[in-house]
Amino acid sequence: MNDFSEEDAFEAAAVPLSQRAMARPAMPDFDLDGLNPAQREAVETVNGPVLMLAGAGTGKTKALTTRIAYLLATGNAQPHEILAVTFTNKAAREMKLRIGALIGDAQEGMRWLGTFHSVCVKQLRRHAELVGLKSGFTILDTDDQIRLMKQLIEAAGIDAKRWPPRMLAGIIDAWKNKAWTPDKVPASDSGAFDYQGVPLYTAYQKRLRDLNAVDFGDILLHMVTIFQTHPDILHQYQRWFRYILVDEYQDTNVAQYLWLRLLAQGHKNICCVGDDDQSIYGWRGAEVGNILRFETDFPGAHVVRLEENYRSTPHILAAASSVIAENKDRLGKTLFTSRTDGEKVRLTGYWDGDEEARCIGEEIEAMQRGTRGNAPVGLDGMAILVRASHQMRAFEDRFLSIGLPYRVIGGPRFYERMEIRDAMAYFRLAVSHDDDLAFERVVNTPKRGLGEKAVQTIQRTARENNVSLVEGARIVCQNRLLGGKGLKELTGFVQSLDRWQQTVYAATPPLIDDDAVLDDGFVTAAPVYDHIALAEMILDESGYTGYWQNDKTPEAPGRLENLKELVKALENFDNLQGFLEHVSLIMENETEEQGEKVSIMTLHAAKGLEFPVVFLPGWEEGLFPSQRSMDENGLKGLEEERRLAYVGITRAEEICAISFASNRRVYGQWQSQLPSRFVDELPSKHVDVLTPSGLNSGAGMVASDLHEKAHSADVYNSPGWKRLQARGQKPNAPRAQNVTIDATAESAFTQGDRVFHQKFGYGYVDGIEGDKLVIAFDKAGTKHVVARFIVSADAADDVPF
DNA sequence: AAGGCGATGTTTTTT
DNA sequence: ACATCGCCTT
Repeated sequence: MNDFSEEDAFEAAAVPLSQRAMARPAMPDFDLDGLNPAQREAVETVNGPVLMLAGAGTGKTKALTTRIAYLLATGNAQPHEILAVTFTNKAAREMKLRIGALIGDAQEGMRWLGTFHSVCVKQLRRHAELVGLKSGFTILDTDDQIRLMKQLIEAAGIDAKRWPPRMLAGIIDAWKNKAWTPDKVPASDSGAFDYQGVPLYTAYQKRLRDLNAVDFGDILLHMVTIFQTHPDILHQYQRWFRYILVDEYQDTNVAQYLWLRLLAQGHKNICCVGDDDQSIYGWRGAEVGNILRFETDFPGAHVVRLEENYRSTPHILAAASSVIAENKDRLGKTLFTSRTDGEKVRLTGYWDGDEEARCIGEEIEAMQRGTRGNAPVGLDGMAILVRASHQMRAFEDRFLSIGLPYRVIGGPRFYERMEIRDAMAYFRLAVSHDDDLAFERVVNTPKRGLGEKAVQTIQRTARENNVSLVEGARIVCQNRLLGGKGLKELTGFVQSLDRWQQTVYAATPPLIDDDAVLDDGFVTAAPVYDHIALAEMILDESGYTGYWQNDKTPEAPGRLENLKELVKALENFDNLQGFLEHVSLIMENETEEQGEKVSIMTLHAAKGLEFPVVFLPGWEEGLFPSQRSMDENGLKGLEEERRLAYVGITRAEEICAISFASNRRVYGQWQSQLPSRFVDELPSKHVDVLTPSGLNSGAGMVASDLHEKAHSADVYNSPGWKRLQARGQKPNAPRAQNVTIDATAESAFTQGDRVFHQKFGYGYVDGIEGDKLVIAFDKAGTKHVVARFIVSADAADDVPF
C-alpha cells in the first residue's frame, strides 16, 4: 500500500474480489438501520449507474458517505479504488471527515477523494508531457490569466479598451467549460471578440505551454484531451476506479461531464448525487442538462429520490415547493416531513432598504433575547441571505452602529488578496527565475522606480536573448541599459533573487520520499531548508513588509496580518515548492472567526448550509429575480433565479422571514420597487403577512390582502407605516431599549480623539451619544458607532509584523 | 514614474 | 453611490 506505481494498481485490480475481501483488515461496523428506505436503496445499489436525486435537507451527504463506507466494508473496493469528486475543498473535507467517522483510519487510503480540480491535477502531473507540459507546471490564477491576455491583445494590435481582457478571459473560460479546444470552437462562435477570439485563444494556449502553465479550465480540458487521444491511459484509469461517486452533479459543466463519462464507460459504476432544483451555477458553465439527461446517458440507470426532509418545518417546505413548482423542466420531487409544528413563513413589506435593515436587526436582537415568545436563538443560528453582495452593505452599516456582531461569508478569498498574491509571486520567483508572470508582478512592488518603460526594456532584452525576464534584467544591468535610480534598484532586485534562490537550492536534496509519489503521482526533488525563515527574509529584504507598514490606509494592518497568516500556513509544508504546488487549488476563505455572530452571505454562498432562522430580504422585481439574469438568459435565467429562491427558503429550519422594500437606492438613484413575482408564488396559507414594526398586527390579513399588498406595494397604508407616521418617527431616532451600556466604552474616548475602525478607517470623535460615538471618518463620512468597535489611532498603527 | 481626476459600469463565484 | 480604470498632469 505504500507504493502507487501504475503497475501495482493494475495488479491490485487483477486480483479477484473475493480474495481481496478476505485479505482486507476488518472494518469497524456501521449502521444501515439509521437510513430511511430511499437512502438505503441509494447505498445498497452498488453496481451500475445510480442517480441519487436528493432534495434539500434529505440526508444526501449521509447517504453518499454511507455508500462509500458500504463499498469498502463489503469488500467491493479498496479505498484507493474509489473516485469521489466534489466541487469545493470544503465539501471534500466534510466527506473525508464523515467517512472517517464511519470507517475510521481506512479513510486515509482514499487517495482519490477530492475536488474535480485536485483529482485532475493529480492525474495531469503524471501525464503532463502528453499535452506539451512538464510535470511541475504552475497553475495560474485569474489575475495572471488576465494580465497574460492583455499582453496578447496588445500584441495583436487590438484596442484593449473596446475589447477588454476580462471579456476575452470570460469567453475562453466558457469555451473551456464546454471542452472546446481552439480547433473545436464551432463556427457559430467564430465572431466572438471581434473575430479575434479563436486566434487569441490559440495564442493564449501556446503562451501557457511556453510558460509551462495551465489555468483552471485547462486542468479538466487537458485530461479530457489525454483520455480521448490515449485510450491506453483511459483504460488504465477505468480499471483503477472501480466505483465513481459525484457530489452536486447538477453543477457539472461539459468538460467535467465528459471526464466522468469517459472514466465510467467501462463498468458504469457511477453514482451521481444532485438536485436539479438547486442548480444555480449555470452562469459559470454548469449544465442542468447533465443531470436531466442522466438516464439517457446511462441506460438502465437506477434513480433514487430522497424526498424526506429532516431540516425544515412543513410551512417552510410548502413555501419552497410552491415556488419551485413554477419551473418547467424538472425531474420532479416532492419534499415531505413528519414534522407538524412550526410557524408560517413571514412576509414583510418595508418602506425602504434602511428600514428593512433596521427592523431585521431589531428582530435578530429580539430573537436572541427570546423576547418574541420563542426560545432564545443564538446569533450563529441566524443568517441573512441576499441576492447580490451589495445588498450586504445596508446590514453591515446598521449592525455596526447597533453593535450587533455579524460575519460576512464569502467575499474576497484569502489567496486572492493582493498582498498574498504579491508575496506568492516573490516565493515563485525564489523557486524559479523562469516565472515571468511573477517577475512582472513584483518587479516594481513595492515601488522601485521601475515603471512601464523599464519593464519594456527588460522584456525586449529578454526576448532578444531568448531568456527569461530575470535573466533579461541581469543583462540590462550588466549593459547599463537603464538610467541611474532604476538601474541601481534593478541590480539590487536581481541580486536578492539570486540570494533567495541559493537558499532554496543550496540544501542537499534528500531521498525521494514515498509521499511525494503518493500524493501527486510524480516525483519532486525536495530540498530541505528553513523555508519559513526564508519566506520572512524574502518579505523583509524585498521591502514588501515595510511597504505595508508605512501604508496608512485602513486596510494596511489587515494586510500585514494576512502576510503573517501566509507565513504561518507554510508550516504545513516541507518547502516553498511543495507549498506553491498545492496552494493554488486551495483558494479557501479565511478560517472562521469564533464567537456568536449572525451570518450575512449571498444565496449562492448559502447552498449546503442551514440555519434555524433565515432572513431573505430584497425580494423585489429586478433585484430578485435579477433583471440582468432575465435579460441575458430569458426564461432559463428566470428559472435559475427561482431555484435560487428555492435554495434560500430551504436553508431555514424553523423561521423563514422574507421581505421586500418599496423604495431602494439603486446605483445611487432612489427607485420605486415592486415586490418580486416569487412573493406571489408563495402559498398564502403558509404565509403570515407582517407589518414593518415586526409586531404581528397584520396577522388578521388574509390572502387577498397579501396579493393586493404585494402588487400595490402599498406599505404606506399598512398599519405599521401609519403608526410610524403618527409617531413622527425619524429614521435614525435613537432607541433607548436594546442597548447594553458599556460603561468602560464611554470613558475611553473624548471628543477630538483620533480613532480607527476596522471598516470605516480613521476618523475623529465628534461626540458621544449613549454608548455610541459619533465619528467623522476621513473617508466614510460621519457615523454612529458602538464604542467597543473603536480603537485609538495609535493602537491601530501599532501592528508589528 | 507616480499621484490625482473624470468616464465608466456595475450579479451570482469555485477551482 | 461607489469603486475601478485609464488618462492626464506634475
